[in-house]
Amino acid sequence: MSVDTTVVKCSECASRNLVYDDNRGERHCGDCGIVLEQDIIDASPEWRNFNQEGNQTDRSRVGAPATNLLHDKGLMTDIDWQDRDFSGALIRNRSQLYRMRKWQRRSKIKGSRQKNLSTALMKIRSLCSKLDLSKTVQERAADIYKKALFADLVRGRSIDTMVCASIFIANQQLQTARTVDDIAKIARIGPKEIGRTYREVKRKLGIRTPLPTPTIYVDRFCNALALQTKIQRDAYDIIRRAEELEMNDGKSPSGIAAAAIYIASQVGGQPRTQREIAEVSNVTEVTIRNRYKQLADSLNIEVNL
DNA sequence: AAATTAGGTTACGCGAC
DNA sequence: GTCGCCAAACCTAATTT
Repeated sequence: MSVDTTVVKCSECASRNLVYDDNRGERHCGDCGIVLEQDIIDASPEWRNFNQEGNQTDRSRVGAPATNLLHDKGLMTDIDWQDRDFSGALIRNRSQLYRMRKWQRRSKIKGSRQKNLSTALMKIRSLCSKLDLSKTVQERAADIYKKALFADLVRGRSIDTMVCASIFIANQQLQTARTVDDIAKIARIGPKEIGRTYREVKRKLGIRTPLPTPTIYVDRFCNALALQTKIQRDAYDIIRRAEELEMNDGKSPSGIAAAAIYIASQVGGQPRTQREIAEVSNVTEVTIRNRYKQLADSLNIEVNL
């Protein structure tokens, strides 16, 4: 396995301050936080296996993959309370067994952290599935929660709030276009509290996230509006041209995305009303109007109604 | 459905309280 | 933890085209 070392500077901000994270197997920019390389660690199946049947088509490794979503990464084996081995015979060296249990206790229930972690991970799993978020996002959220927990940031805060904050930050990093409100609504937690918490976590842990761009919303909105991929491409194009003219700074990315989709849908012969787009994008019709007028104006696009 | 208008509300980081 | 800072961007709501 070889590590690709061709990437030497950030594609976004041209910084050379690249950070290699061994745990995640990825390289990201130390300045803007964008992930440049992923899956550097090779988790693919072994080239061949060595079982008795000589089965050469099954190249899988043994056992479930290691995951952040279980508090012991799914790799821990329990030691039974009985002083017997698997066949039921008494084990003679009881003191040794005692020592083994002691170590297991220490590693498993260190204070209350592991317990806290396992309940938090359950909540992350259930919330993420309700939010239609991929395994990748779940793993990242779990990772962030764990770091926050060991940095003592959960003390005096509810697990739920911290879970939401972790999920939101994971979203930002992986550009999955969910808002604090989306999460707050499903978790039934105040959005302000989540906002306050996720900001503190980011600051204390030194987590940086890529700047949000309108493009990350296009996919989701177009799907929700049942628009053809041609319309979607047109919307991307409009956003790209707007970015070249530096028109997007300070505006809400979802508003730009909504406006671009509106224009593309009208011009492309698959019209959607401002009302419909406002619905799926969580942006008002007024904002869509303002944005789309400005966009159509600057880009010389005719939108006839 | 879309446009217009007017007026109230938010988000941001940071320091002071 | 909250307040205040501030302007622009955003929102709500009513009304008109």
